[in-house]
Amino acid sequence: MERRTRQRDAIEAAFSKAARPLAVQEAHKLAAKAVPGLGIATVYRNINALVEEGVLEPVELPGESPRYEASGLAHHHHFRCNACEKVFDVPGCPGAMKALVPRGFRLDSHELVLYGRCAQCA
Amino acid sequence: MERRTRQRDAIEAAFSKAARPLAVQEAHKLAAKAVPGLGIATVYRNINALVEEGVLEPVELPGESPRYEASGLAHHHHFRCNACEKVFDVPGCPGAMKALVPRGFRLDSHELVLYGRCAQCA
DNA sequence: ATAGATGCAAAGAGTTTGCATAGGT
DNA sequence: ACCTATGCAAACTCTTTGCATCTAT
Repeated sequence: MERRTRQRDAIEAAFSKAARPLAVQEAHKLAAKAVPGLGIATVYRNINALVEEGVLEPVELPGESPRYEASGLAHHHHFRCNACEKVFDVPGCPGAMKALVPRGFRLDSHELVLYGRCAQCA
Repeated sequence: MERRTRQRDAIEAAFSKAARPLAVQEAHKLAAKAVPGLGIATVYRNINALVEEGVLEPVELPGESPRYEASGLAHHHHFRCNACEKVFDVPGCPGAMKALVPRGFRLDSHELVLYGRCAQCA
């Protein structure tokens, strides 16, 4: 079974406090404040374990390494700030995807990413 | 200045004939039919050169290595078949993106990816 | 003949894995 | 005391780069 370690707690806490998708490096940096010397491999292992357990979900953006956020959130999309490179959740969906699909194709899901400036950087 | 080599011609031809975004490996496989022994490094170098020249544009999908397609196409999005993993262009756009953007954020652009089965795999 | 392009192999960058040890239970 | 989780370093994968050779001009 899993053990409560300082490292694991710090990594989980980083995601809870951030309340937005975090990249592995971001999580490492945040968690290392609580646990100096925290190894990057430990962050990878714990994130992968948390994804296995269904606690976290990967958030993949085009051309970037994956970020992770709490799983089970309602259908939503993501906004990436082109200045600070942070990613934020965006509730809602434009819908009307089916109209775009070519004849004979079957639509199962979709991903939408918005790009611009966040409130702090605008 | 650039030279016309068999390799470069074969790589350009692969993109022209495909008429859809190709991954580096796909382009290599296709071009190698015309030029056996074609090195993967040559494919990378030529694709990067073609992007520099503005002939090709990268098409990045979440969590995948980049594909490339002819540049200068009208605003469109992409459909990825979950079975054969090919990517197709999809004309049109649902619009209504601005309604999703949080207050204070500035929207500059967006990317939409549809997932499902293509006509051949459906 | 000259200089850019190619192919191979080595170098990088990011992620994963093996192993001895630290540390939860 | 046991046995999982950690940290380090080596292994992997994908892409880029160095270098000798080839080849288009």
